[in-house]
Amino acid sequence: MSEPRACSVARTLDVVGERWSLLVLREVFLGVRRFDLIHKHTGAPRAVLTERLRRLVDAGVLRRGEYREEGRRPRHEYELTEAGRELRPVLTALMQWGDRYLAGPEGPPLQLRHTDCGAPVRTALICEDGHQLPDSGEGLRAVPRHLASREAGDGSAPRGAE
Amino acid sequence: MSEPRACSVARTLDVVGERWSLLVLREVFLGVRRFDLIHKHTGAPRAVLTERLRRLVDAGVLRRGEYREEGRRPRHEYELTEAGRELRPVLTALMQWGDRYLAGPEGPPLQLRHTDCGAPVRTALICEDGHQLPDSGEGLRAVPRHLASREAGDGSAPRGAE
DNA sequence: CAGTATCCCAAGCGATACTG
DNA sequence: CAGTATCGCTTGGGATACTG
Repeated sequence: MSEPRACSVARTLDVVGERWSLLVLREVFLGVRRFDLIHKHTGAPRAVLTERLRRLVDAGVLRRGEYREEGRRPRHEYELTEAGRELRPVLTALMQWGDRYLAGPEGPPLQLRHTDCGAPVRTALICEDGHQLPDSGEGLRAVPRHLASREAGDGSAPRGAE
Repeated sequence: MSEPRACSVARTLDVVGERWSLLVLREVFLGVRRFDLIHKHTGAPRAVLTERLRRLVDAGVLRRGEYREEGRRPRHEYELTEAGRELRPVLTALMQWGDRYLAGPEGPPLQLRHTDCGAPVRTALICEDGHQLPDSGEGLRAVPRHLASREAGDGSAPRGAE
């Protein structure tokens, strides 16, 4: 019955493939770590937010921390695990596309800068030999695993771009 | 009442923020352009697939083509527009994360290669001065637009990573 | 092929209210 | 604060069947 393609994209989407999950991560990347603030900044319904946070914690993307300041009630916060931090390119790629195709006349609401040099940062496709590819993915080719050991130039493999 | 944050991530998710939208795009990037095959490879319900294709066309990400081979019934196909092709980094970033954190023991189902040199391709964060940042986004800082003209080093701006 | 139509159930949304 | 609970409504999901 030709079940759906086995694919890392689909598996990743099982974890972060819903609107609120990604927006929650955006907030955490921006330094917002607490329930109420995430709720306010994303607009996610509280019940759904609870659900999503639980899922992200279960998936190992977020960790639930608890801390108490002197004499205060204990508080919770959500922080990124290493796996969570590695989702950064997903967020920057989404943001970059929105900046380019959906920004209003005032331009992008947020800019990413390299702390060291202050220059704008963007997502790029690079190959291990150091070549940079265009964002459109021209020159990119997808090879099924069982053929992956072959060298370049096999015209019968599915191509990544026309 | 503190409406949700204005953000390009959210705007992009209005277009491609649902599971099936991204999986449709994965297929088109892999060269699958027809309704039934996309249906089979993604597993999306036909009605939902119709809906998503319409939305992607409306958003200018896909274009609906029609062509007829000699003496055959006309066929439809979906192809990427320029805006659609520019979503490639989003897909590669999702795939890359899944390859790393969710691949089974057999490894990633699909590998991306540079056509010219055969080397594996990946998503990276780079700054305009040519520095490459770690995927975790360390050294990355998000600056609100109204402050974006300032130079680096303003500690009061929200930081991109702890 | 490329969709529409239908059915039924699960999940999401938005608002609001309550609890430790 | 950080959630749970509840409610009414809309949308999505999966299956299956039909049409030009």
